[in-house]
Amino acid sequence: MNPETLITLAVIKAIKTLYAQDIDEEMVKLEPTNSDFKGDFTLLIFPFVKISKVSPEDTAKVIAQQILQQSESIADFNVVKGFLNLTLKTDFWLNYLNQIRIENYGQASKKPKEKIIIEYSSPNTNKPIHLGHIRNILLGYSLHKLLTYYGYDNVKVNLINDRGIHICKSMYAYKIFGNEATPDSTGIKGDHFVGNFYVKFNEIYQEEVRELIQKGAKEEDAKKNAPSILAAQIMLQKWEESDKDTIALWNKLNDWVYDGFKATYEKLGVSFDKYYYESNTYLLGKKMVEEGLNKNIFYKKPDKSIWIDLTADKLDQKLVQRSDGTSVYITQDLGTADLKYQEFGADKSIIVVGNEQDYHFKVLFKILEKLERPYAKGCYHLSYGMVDLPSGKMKSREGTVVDADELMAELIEAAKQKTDALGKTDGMTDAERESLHYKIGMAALKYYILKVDATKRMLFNPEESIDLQGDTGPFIQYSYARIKSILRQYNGKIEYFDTTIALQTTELELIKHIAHFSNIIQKAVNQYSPSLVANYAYSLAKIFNKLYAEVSFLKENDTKIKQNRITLIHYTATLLQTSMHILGIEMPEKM
RNA sequence: GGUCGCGUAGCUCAGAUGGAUAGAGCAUCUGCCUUCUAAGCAGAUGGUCACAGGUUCGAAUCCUGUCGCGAUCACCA
Repeated sequence: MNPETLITLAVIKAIKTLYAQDIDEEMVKLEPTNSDFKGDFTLLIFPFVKISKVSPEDTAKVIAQQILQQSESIADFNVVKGFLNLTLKTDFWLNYLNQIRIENYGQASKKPKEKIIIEYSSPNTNKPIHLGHIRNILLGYSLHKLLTYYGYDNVKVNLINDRGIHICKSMYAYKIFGNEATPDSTGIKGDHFVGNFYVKFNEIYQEEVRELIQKGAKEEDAKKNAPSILAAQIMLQKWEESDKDTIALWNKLNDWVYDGFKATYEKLGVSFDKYYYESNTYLLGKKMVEEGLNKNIFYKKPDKSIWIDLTADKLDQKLVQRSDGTSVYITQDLGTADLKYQEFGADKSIIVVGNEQDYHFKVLFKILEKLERPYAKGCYHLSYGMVDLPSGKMKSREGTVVDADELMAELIEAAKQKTDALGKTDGMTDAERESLHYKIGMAALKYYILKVDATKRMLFNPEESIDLQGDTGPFIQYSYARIKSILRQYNGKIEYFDTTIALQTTELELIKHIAHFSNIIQKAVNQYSPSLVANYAYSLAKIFNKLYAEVSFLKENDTKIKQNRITLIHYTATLLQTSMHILGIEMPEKM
């Protein structure tokens, strides 16, 4: 039984014995005792004062004595104001850790029945992946790892936005300036290759707009009538008409982009079980629009555009299909939602998208509800905050985005510089060295991003992200490597804890923190929050390092103490490994 | 303007369902390597939790208002 449950039950029983009252579990407010006070858990007494009708202090004392009589696991207590601090016996903690299996500690005791689908990354095919996408990708992947660890069946999917005016812009620019060049012929990674043409398009487009304005056109008209944008629009029409050459060009460019994305995903260490393409889902979306029209959920305006009125739900009127019959963003999302459900029948559908689209998803889910989709209630928008740079907001138009491939390369290079400078890689083979640099660089990046609460806007400071000290991924890796080094040199077996041994303060602190892990996992799962796991790993590593400075492991003469310490750090290493694995971070055995 | 979100140390962030004297890291300063990995440890400095009210035994946390910042309100995605 875990300590919280043990105490909670003891309190309920004590109240029953003392006051003949059955109380709800909710009333037992238990929290870890503040480090300034003696004790493991603190029971808040205020809720019981009404029952006892005496002062909080007296109530606490009476309850404490009753608990002490009932339970063999409680060693001691003290009362401060309305707080009852309870101390558990050390052998309780050691027995508890002996009972759990650390390799799967925190997992659901019964496999959850719910099936979950996670949609993340979901890029446009006109430009390479950048820092903002990285947050999305790391969150989605980590969520998958977290839910999988806990026991959920889940699938991860990527919805590629492969159609629309944006890709036509790249296609047009390629047609004009491409000269049959290819990523292979130029040595440029596919997504960057196509992205360059998108940039090129915008350059000539801006140029044309300037010229038109100089010739006296209004800005608005100039933007509409620039030759290049008109050409791109014609391409889009041709695409919708399935024009053979246009489709061929579209396929060619998209394939290059997919090659590029694939390389970036691999470097990031993430994967997908299934890809969806909006070019396949938008037609299904249009069918749903028809359905909604028939059911009078949508209505048609005289210009033939189709809308839904959500003002009764405190939202606006929303366009779901253009007057020319083509689909918009939300049309495609409707189709994708149906398709995902048809294929996976998931109870819960999590969509990882930035919070600038909060409104879009409110509308989307509301429409699904109105269309009486059985899965509507299970839809969840995991909304994360923007990533800012010290220079301000990232803007692709102003070229201030941080490219994912470049960023990873820089961080790995920085890891290499620092690691080699410390002489950590002496005696390693080139392959080992390279692997270590990669692991450290990626840990720095992933941890830096995932440690921040996903819902909050965050600042990405490139200089800070390559730090290897303090609250960083490499610090946790280092702590792990330290433990692994000891365990390699220890030639005995890792047994169980000897429960007869007295413990040092920091040892007990570490034990309590290990026991706390299952609560963290539970909470992280409930809140879809990998950052909780990241923060846990950091605090665990910190306590270990404190212990490392205080006591010896291999040099301890008392075999029982030594056995307990070795077992303890073995548990610690396992949880560090598990936590970081959930974040998608690899751990080096040496560093 | 309407709607949604945010505001905690110089900077970046933690602060479960309200709880004790609000915590870390970075930066600055002081110590600690002949001993299991110093990418470490110990310590110091640093706070009107944006502001003002309210709710109550108790508020960074809940409510109201004010100020500041951001997002969104497209026949873009």
